Amino acid sequence: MMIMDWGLQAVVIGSSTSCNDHFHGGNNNIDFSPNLDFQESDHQYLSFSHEMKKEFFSDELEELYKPFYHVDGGQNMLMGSSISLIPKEIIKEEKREEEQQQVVAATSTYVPKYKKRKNEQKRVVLQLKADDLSSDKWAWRKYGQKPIKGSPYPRSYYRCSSSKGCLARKQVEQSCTETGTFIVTYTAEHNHSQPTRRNSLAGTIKSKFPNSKNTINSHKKNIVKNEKNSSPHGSTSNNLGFSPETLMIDEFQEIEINQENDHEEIKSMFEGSDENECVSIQEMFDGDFFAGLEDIHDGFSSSFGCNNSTFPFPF
DNA sequence: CGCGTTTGACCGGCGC
DNA sequence: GCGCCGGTCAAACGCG
Repeated sequence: MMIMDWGLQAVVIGSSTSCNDHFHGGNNNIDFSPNLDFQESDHQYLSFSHEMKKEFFSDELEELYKPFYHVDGGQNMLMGSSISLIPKEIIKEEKREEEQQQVVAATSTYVPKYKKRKNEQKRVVLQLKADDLSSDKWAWRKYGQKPIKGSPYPRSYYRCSSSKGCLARKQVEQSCTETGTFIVTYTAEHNHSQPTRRNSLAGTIKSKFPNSKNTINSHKKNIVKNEKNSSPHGSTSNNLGFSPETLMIDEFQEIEINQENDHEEIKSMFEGSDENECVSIQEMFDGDFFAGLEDIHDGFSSSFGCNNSTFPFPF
């Protein structure tokens, strides 16, 4: 079976429009459906149709990423999107990570203060549309954000907030070529069952809109700072000026422009999200929300801001 | 008070 | 050995 050639440490990307410049800078999906016109290329993503996924994804692979997707009524989240496989070079690296991880696990139970760095963590990489991010039912707490070299967008770091001892981590960054597409990397597995509800609304970003000018000015300052020093060394500060809230603003600006305040249209974007887990649509249309947007016309193409408990885009 | 984000500082892997 | 860079820590602060 073809899937075996890719290795079990396959990286699964969920998006019908897969593209990941971090890996190859290409946007050359090969759609397997409906005529199975398969061309293998190390530099192309291989994208499966729904039917093909069922056929090609082995139980083992499914088992691998099972901890990361939401199972709802027997249908998993990923099956809702098309799934792509990352080229062989990446798989090799992931496999090496897995091997090293196994070695570590077999030889030591010591848990250092700083977790093992590169090449020692099992990883699953997904590429998701913004609305797919809302399907993540785990509770995540953001613990850092860093600009990444070569990418205009910062990467946000999340850890599982449901269980103290849970080592599950999640990194989210926006695809630099596809607006609204996010590269989500899951590291380690949850050591507990999925929470029935996510955490409270405390610390939501909603309140951070009121003084949007300040926010933007701050971002501009950061951009200048970043231009002066293109190597934002050693800081999780958002030197590129893309804070979570600005992305959220950006996204809604787009909606506003395209849909002319068509509330129904926007509402539909959030269908399927747990209504308890995101800020209500009505809340979004309250004065504060769009009042904040009016001040913002700088063309930041940016990253998503989210507290999982309050907004459907966990970034 | 608990839980969230933000962000500067720090750690350590890795390439040269 | 050095510096770059990704990942994490933790203090400060906000919100419900």
